[in-house]
Parts: sequence; structure tokens; C-alpha cells
Amino acid sequence: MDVFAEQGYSGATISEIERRVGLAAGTGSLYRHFPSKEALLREAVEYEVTRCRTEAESARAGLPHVGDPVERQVQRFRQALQDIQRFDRLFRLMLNDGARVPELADAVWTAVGRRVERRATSEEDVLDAIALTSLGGYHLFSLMQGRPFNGVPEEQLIRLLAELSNPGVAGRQPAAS
Amino acid sequence: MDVFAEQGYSGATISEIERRVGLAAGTGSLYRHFPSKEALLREAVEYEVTRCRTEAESARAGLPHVGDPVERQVQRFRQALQDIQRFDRLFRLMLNDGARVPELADAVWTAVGRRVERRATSEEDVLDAIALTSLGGYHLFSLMQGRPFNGVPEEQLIRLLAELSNPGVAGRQPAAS
DNA sequence: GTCTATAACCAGATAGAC
DNA sequence: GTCTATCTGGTTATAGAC
Repeated sequence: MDVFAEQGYSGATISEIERRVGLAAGTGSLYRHFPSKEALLREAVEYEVTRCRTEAESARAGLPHVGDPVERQVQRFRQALQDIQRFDRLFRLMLNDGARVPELADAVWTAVGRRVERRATSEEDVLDAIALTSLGGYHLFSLMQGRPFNGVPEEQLIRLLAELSNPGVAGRQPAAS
Repeated sequence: MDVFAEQGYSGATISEIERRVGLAAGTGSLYRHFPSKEALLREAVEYEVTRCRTEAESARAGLPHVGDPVERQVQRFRQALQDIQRFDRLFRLMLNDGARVPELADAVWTAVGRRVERRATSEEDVLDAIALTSLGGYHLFSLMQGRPFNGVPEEQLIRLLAELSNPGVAGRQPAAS
């Protein structure tokens, strides 16, 4: 998964993968374990998907109950960001070689935040989309910049996002007219 | 640029590039125009960067002045999203092969939204980051899903983002204690 | 289960005819 | 400026010794 996510499918060489798992590079020893490069990719993706799902689930299991609605949102968004970070390698693979593993997209989106099929226009839907896209964009942009995006710390982004997402508490009013 | 953005640097073949520009594939005719694949990439990136910058600038030039602060934000964000869409191929290249063209990152970030060097923690900074990351995440997630992310239309996302970004107007109050 | 040797292939790149 | 032909090296993949 590391090599596929870093180099993309075509950039990843069997030799490099052999090297990273401790096999002599360029010997084809990998083919005693997997029939082809494509088969290896599919098995790697499948393994990674279940690994991420399991981790995400157990992370949520040990979470204390929070009463305050804003704090509850903070907790939700922190989990969402951690999900995104966990799925990082799958996200990158989806962007680079999405067509190569068609079932990947479905697996990721159902795991991260269930995919909405209909046209979603309610304020709640859009608010939810803002939070998810902001966290996802923050993760990807931070990756590209090699540090927290534009110098904004993770926790601050989450807090403000949580405050904005609580219309009931903050009393934000819809646009005039 | 199309081939590099779609397939990544290693996935892009000279033959495919030749095919798309109308040369016979596999003949190496491309090498009468560029000395190497790497040189082609660098020139393609340079060309694309100036193209995007120019387009972004002229799009902003023809914009009417807007008085209402929320509407002004809507206009700003719409431009930002269009910038991101314009820079799409460069973004993808940055994610896939960022290390290959080091100067690419700087060029893109100064063009899209100037890069903030210091640690940015003021509410204004974070609000700005939310807008940018949300628009960027929306673009990338929509790409991955192959349609508007989670069924949320572009314009709705922009409007709500604009409303949220105007603390003065909406009277949102900071979180209690 | 790993390595040696090697096959088959394809990609990047070059020289030269037209 | 384009194509033919070709070289070279690297990549996937296989057969067989240990």
C-alpha cells in the first residue's frame, strides 16, 4: 500500500515492493505470494479497507459521551479528520488510479461518510458537506504543503467548524431577504 | 498536461502523448520538439501555470463591484472555486508527482491563495482556511465521486460558506467559556 | 520460501531517410 | 517536421536450483 500510494500503480515497481518487505529486489520472489501486480493491488486495497474500517470503529468505541452540543460536534469532526487521515493512502490511490479498482470508491465513501445519493439541498446537508469537504481539503492541502495548511492548526479548524455547524446554539440567522 | 494529470508522470507514455497531439505513436517524433520526458513535463507545467494565472486574472477583471458583504463573499468564493477548477490538472500532478517538480507547489499556492507562512490562529485566518479547504475538498471529492459531492450543488455550498464567513452580519457569537 | 537466471515486453531515446 | 528502424534499459513474469 505504501508504494502504491506514494508512486501510483504504474510508478510502483515490483522490485521496490520486494525491497520494502525484505525480499531481494528484482528477483521476482513476490510472485510466490501473488500471481500478478494487479492481483497484489486488489488484495492490498481490500486489506487496507478492512484495516481502516476496523480502526475507525474501535476508535469510536472508546469515546466518552459528551453533553454540550458544540463539544459533541468537536468530537465528531475530530473523528472525521482521523478517519480521513487513516484512509489517506486509499484516498491518494483513488485520485491517481481510481479507474483501476472500481470498487474502491464505494468502499471508501461508505466508510468515511455515507454517500448521499439524492440531490442534497437542505441547510443541514450543506453544513455537513462543508465540514467534510473542509476536513478533507485541509488534509490534502496540508499534504501538498508539507505542513498544516496555511499555518492553521488542526484543532482550531475543528473548533470553528463545530461552532459554525451549530445554528441552534449560536443563533446564526439566514441571509437577509 | 492532460496525459500527465490523468496518468501521473510514470503512467504517461510518450506514445500516448504523441497520439494526442496527432503524431504517429511510438515513433519518437516528440523528441524533435523536446529533449526528454522530464523536460516536456517541466515545460508543460510552466505553460499551464501561466495559462491558469492569466485566465484567473482576466476572469477577475470583468467582475462587477458588489456592495452587499455576503454577496461580495459569494463572488469571492465563486472565483476561488473556479481558480481551483482551473488549476485542477496542476493540483492532481502536485498530489501524484509533487516531488518531481519542486517549484510547482510554490507556483500554485501563490496563485490560488497566497500561502501563509506564520502560524495562523486568528478567527479570520481560520475562517479563510475553512472556505479554501472546503472549496478544495469539494472539488477533489466531487472528482472522486464523479458528480457534485454528496449531491450538494456548487452554488449552495458557496452561499452557505459566504453566510458563515460574515461574523459581522450574522452576529454569530464565539463558543461559551 | 527464497534466490539465479532468463524470457518477453515495453518504454524512453537516437540516427537517418524523406 | 515526420516517419522507419533500432538501441538500451528497466519491468513484469516464469522456470528451476537450493
